[in-house]
Amino acid sequence: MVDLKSGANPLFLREEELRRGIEMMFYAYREFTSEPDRILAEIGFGRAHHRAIYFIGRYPEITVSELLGILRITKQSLSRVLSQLLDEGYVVQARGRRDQRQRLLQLTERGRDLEKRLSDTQRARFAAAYKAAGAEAVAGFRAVLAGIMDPADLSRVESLMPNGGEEARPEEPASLVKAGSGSLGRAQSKAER
Amino acid sequence: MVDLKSGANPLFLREEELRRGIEMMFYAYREFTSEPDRILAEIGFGRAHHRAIYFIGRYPEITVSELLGILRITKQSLSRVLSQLLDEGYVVQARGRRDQRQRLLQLTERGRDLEKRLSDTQRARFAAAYKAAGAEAVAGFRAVLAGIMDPADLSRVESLMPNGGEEARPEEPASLVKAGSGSLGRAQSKAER
DNA sequence: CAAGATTAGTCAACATGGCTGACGTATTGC
DNA sequence: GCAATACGTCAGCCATGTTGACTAATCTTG
Repeated sequence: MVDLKSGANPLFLREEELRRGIEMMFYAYREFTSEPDRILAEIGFGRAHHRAIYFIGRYPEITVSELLGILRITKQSLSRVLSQLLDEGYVVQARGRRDQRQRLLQLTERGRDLEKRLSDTQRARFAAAYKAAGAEAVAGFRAVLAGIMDPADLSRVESLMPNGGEEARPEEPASLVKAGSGSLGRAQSKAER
Repeated sequence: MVDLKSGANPLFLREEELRRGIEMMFYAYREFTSEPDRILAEIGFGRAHHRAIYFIGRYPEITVSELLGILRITKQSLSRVLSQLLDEGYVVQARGRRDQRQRLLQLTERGRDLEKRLSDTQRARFAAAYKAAGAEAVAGFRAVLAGIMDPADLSRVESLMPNGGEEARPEEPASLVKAGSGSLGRAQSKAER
């Protein structure tokens, strides 16, 4: 094995560098979901439940549409996990005050506990990696991820930062789901098979 | 929305920082798989096919066991995609020379074309992100990912680098699949639902 | 105020890609 | 010669994505 059609020309090195990043992304993502997956499996949930719980905890009173916009899945897919979360008392919903059609989602105490349990494992992993790599590396890490992400997602992440993130953008206060990319309801992802 | 139980205490900031990294990881991963997924869908393949093609291209003459060790899935799961790739002429296998039980996998011309088509989209995305973020950021990006990954995966990635990666480790030349973590055949992942 | 748009939910059916368990067949190595 | 290994296969389950069709409540607007 280890057959590099080598020759130390710069083009090869560049390609190799890119491949390395891509592979590391694959490996790191797998690892970073592994612990939550194990916990979820114990209680009969899956990764999709984690995502819903996570973002409901992140944005209390989020509406179903907003959540769909973040997750980019169809409402039928979300419905499956959401109704389980409701049934089993991890999430509650209340009618919107301004708009009564909306269902504002929130974690219950139980939901918050599970969210914490799941996220703590990921935070611990990140905390260790951040610490080992150093503050400057963390800034670089985020800068590269920012370049990979969909800009709509990026601005959502940044809008929650107390200070607006490194490229400070004092624009819209926070709309969670940009009307621009993807609109509502119907998702286009095809992802996460 | 945007309800941060704020107060600018350092603990809150730290947690916020970690959450931000986690979310960015989620968003970036989704984005970085989106283009290959679209291409794959056109020809009736899925993400699993991409992964197999990618690593077969990466490690020509890789054995089935080694591939299983990298992907960490069961042979039954791999078999599904691998036999399609064989049937449709993207991959060929040859008996091992030393060990005739092994099937050494390789991409055909056709497989190489598809691999390139898929990976080019990801490389372009990374190249743009790297360029925008700068060389130092790239080093930080990799340092953090290295801290998140399973060390066994990390050493595999590094063993392919012409110079061995930044933390230069002149150990084993390249075993692809460390006998340590996970052994062979049976996978334990539960991941990627 | 009536019509149309939006928000949420539901039923049904399908695909992908994980998984377990149980076997079969070469081939290797002790 | 026999056990272990490498590979493959059949069968069935589960989670989570998808489409498409349709209902009900509520808002918005002409």
